[in-house]
Amino acid sequence: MKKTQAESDVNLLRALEVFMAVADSRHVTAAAAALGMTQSAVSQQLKKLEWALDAPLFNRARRPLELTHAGEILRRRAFRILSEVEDLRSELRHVQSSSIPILRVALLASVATTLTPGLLDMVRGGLGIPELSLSAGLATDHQAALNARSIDIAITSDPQFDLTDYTCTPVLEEPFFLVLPTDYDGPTDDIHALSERLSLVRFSADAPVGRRTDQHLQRCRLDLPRSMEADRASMVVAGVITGKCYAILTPSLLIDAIAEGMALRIEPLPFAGFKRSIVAIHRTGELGGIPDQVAEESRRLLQQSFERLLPHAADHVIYPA
Amino acid sequence: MKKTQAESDVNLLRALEVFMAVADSRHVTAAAAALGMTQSAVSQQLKKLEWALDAPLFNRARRPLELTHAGEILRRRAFRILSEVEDLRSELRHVQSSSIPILRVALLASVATTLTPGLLDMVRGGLGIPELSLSAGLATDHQAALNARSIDIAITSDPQFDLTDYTCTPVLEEPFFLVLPTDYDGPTDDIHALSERLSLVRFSADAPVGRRTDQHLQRCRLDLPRSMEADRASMVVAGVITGKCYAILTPSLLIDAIAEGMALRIEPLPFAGFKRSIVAIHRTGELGGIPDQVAEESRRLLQQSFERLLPHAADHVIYPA
DNA sequence: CTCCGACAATTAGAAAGACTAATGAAAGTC
DNA sequence: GACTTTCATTAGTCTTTCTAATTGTCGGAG
Repeated sequence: MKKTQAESDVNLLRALEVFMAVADSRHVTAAAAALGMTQSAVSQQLKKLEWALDAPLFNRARRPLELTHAGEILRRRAFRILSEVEDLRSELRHVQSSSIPILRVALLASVATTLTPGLLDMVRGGLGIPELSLSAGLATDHQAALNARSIDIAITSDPQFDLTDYTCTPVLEEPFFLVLPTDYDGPTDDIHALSERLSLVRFSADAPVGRRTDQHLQRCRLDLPRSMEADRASMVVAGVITGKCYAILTPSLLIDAIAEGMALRIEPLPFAGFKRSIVAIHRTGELGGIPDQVAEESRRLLQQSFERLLPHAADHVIYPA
Repeated sequence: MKKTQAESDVNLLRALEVFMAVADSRHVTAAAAALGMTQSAVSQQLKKLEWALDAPLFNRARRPLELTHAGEILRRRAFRILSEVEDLRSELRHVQSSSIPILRVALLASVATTLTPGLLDMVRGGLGIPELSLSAGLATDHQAALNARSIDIAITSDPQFDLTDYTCTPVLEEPFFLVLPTDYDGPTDDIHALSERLSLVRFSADAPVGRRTDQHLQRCRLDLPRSMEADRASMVVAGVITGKCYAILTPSLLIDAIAEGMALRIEPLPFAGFKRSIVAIHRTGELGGIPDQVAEESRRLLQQSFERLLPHAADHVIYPA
């Protein structure tokens, strides 16, 4: 067989990897260094690719290398192709060892950082599972992930979905608090009076907590002036830090956002009983005792963090048996 | 450079083409005929692919060849990959001011917390815009949000999408660093030696940074042992804090994750030039000078944070004019 | 059960590809 | 216009991938 068909005579994947490195850095030499190969090899790969595609990819006449139109197109497509390949590799890594050598846990964004070191220690130490995959995310995503079997356990909040086939272990219940700048010296027992002086930083309605808060305020017929909305706790708290805003948050949202020495005051809400629960969910009957251990360890880690960082608020959190 | 590159060097695309032919006909010989090559070559490609993926693809014990579980998975993914490549070929063939009531800004998750107070101050003070909507999120979501006009400006990273109709202002360029526990006393200039002592905490491939890192390691033919993956920086860093892991992160990812006094060491990567850029994107011609001001303020805020929290690493960040 | 035919795995050697090192030719800098 | 930086080119080495020929194995017919 002669095999004159020169087009396929190029390792396209390798060529695309090299091309992307060059497109990223806009320098052949820099790309070569990043790839751990010589400038010559990169140059040759580029040339071969251009020849195979029959189109120039860079404008060599300018020194910070410039992508041509064809180059731009290739860049977008190459990214997708390499992503697909990456997905393939990752899926096969997880499949090829299908006997739970990896435990996949989705965490409510607000507790993710707090729980990570403890869970990693537990999984590698006590449970002897070699690999752990943690993902943060909104509570709404957790349902889909559980259904798609792309996670094994979800530590999440107020599941609004069908729990048939799933087991739900309570972790804790926490009330919402008023979060104020320390230098605020007005009333804290009347939210309207408070609103005269500060404006509310809200969670946007994309996040389930934001939605819950909005609905609660609505139920209470509170139409508060708004100045800013954000979709993560640290941003909401950052708004309060400016001194001109206040927020409504729970302890777990707070510990995700605050650092030692932040100028914050935490007060009870003027309206009582507004709280949320955190639970651990897993497919019933799978994984043996692991989910319960994870839930219990999560509870312990959170309780510990609350007492250290939020001594006042910690008392109001409820831990089920 | 010694480069033990014999390991993962398979022409994956070719291997997938061959694999698909065999999967279609369920016969090695028939596939070979269809591909215009010898049965031997096909057989060798298959063997190599199975070895590279570390999973059997066919059940050889039955004569009309039968796909294994891994084989079924590969078949689906391979189809998508080859389709993407086909699309690439086909496409390339054809080649030869302040009167806004609310400003909506999407921020790369890693810089969201850092930028929030400064942007809020700027918008309410200097620009006189009454309301600000901030959202964090993955870089991939920003494109959709811009297209859907649900945000006005995106502070994001390495946009892989079509920038026609959009203006892209560079904010900064930051290299990736090695992040280690302080008590690690082994070598930091050889990633393989390092991998003997610590295991890599990765960003999962859901996050664009994770994808970028994975692809870079792949490009360099580095197949590092993995112990944990997570999808936000604070969780990755929390893994390093346990003392048994290391990570590969940029300054902006770090400042999102670290707190004062964390036991971390930050060292340059053994391979040079792996970095990412942060840019501000907005629809061309809209919003007047606001996007540039936002970009500039973002650059200033980030630079300030880097110098305060990461004095070592800060020098390596590049701020375009 | 055994033998046979069809098919797949192996081996060795040739052709092609991918890399390094060294050199030559531009572009950008002063 | 000389100097520096950066990319292209060339030659040579090593690796990969192919063909050709051979050996090994599955599965059905007698």
